[in-house]
Amino acid sequence: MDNVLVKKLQGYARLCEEDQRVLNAVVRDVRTVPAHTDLAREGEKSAFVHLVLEGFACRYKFTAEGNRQIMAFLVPGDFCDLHVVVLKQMDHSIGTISPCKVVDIPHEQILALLQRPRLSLAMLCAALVDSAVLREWLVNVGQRGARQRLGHVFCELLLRLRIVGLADNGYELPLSQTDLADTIGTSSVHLNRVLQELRQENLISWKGETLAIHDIDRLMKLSGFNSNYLHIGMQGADESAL
Amino acid sequence: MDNVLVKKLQGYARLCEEDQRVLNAVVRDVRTVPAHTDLAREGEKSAFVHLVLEGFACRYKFTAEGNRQIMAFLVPGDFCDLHVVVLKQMDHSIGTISPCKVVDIPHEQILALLQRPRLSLAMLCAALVDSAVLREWLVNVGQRGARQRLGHVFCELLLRLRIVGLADNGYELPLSQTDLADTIGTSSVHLNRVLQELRQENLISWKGETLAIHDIDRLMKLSGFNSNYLHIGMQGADESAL
DNA sequence: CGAGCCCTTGAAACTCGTCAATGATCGTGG
DNA sequence: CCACGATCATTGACGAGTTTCAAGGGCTCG
Repeated sequence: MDNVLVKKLQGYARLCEEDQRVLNAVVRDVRTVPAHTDLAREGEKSAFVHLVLEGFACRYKFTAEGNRQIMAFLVPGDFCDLHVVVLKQMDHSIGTISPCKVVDIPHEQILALLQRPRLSLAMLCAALVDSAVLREWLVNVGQRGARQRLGHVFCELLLRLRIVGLADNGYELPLSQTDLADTIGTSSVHLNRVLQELRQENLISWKGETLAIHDIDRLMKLSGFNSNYLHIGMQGADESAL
Repeated sequence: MDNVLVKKLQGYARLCEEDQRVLNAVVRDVRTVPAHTDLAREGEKSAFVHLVLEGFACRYKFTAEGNRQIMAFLVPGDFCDLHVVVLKQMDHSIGTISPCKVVDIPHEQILALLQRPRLSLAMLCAALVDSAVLREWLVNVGQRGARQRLGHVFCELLLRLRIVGLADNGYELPLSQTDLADTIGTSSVHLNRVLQELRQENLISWKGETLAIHDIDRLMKLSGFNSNYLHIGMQGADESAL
């Protein structure tokens, strides 16, 4: 039974058995973290890289006025803060949204992973895709209306969660409406109204923590969603690179 | 006389003489590119990594509705598309804004640079800072009003251009108002009005291509600017890392 | 049963976008 | 040398999208 990390990284490079064994070894001391708990805080430097195995976490930052922007969702299989290996301090915070299972990985272990060419390539790809996602979010918030923005987020999560086997035509979305509002940069009041529009048009339903997408094609078209930025299914590209 | 690349990377790691020599060797065949010319296009895969030596370029993307979002400014010393070494295709485009001097660097030469530990560390840092900038832009567009957003961009460019010796209390800003509008996600009409407010409050002046910032402290405070995300002056952090 | 959190709704105010028109500047060709 | 077109900056008026304030209802959990 492969863990989500293996599942995800295999999308970027052909991992050999030993690569997979090493990855599975990293996922030993799993820790359960309650919802709404910080894994890393702006200004600090963590001794560990955090990996999410279950649940939703996020990258976020508060403005001087006290408004929160969520800058990334961290779903099972995602490294939260690979950059702490190199940078002196965090420039943003990372916190859980739902209860999570996470692994704290010491720097040396990360460096060991990077010694293996295929793993290194896969992790680099994953990091580059994270950047690509971030760019798309900027486009989303900068150029699209609230309806489109919301739909876009739903589409992206669907594809990302499918990669790790956590979605079919819907998925568990353990967010509050306020979380979503802070993601797409609207007030929670407005988010609520937009959400109801999507529901009434029979595009989605969202009860409890379960999101169902009824017409993904229409939702994608409506929100201007193009999946190319996720670089899905292009096996690591240049394997000669590293 | 050091080139801008050396100047920038020295901010991230102590480069030895040989490192600098290698970098200077990379900056050989400088090419002059007119304004408004694409260096790389969404969907393609370039054989070269592009480095800006003079002028302004940008990362951008069009939405399905034909709106443009600028996702990054590429100023002298910036690599445009290091990721093409690894990923199969571009998920966004890169184009010049003003006339530029750029270098086309073949993949092998990039890989050669990465063989040198200090250079590798410095380039990694630069890439991580690029991501940090991107995150801050998302916060900017998602959470701040147009005044703040505009001020924030002006502040950031001031600090970034100072690193490569191209700014004191102002700098050459060869952008159209439309470019700026596409950066902060407003209409050009609205941008124009906000710009005039900043001028009337004696915060800035901008004639021709020269931007002067009259009161950087007040501008930073007004726009909620905190420079920590630029990671300036923290010499590469963990030099043991790589 | 009460406290707290989240979702929902309404009304009023405001930021910002769109449309449209007028100037200003600049390079090009007649 | 001037006329022309093109690009960019500016302005006004109007409307749409969004925020804010305020209040009420439902749910969970101790």
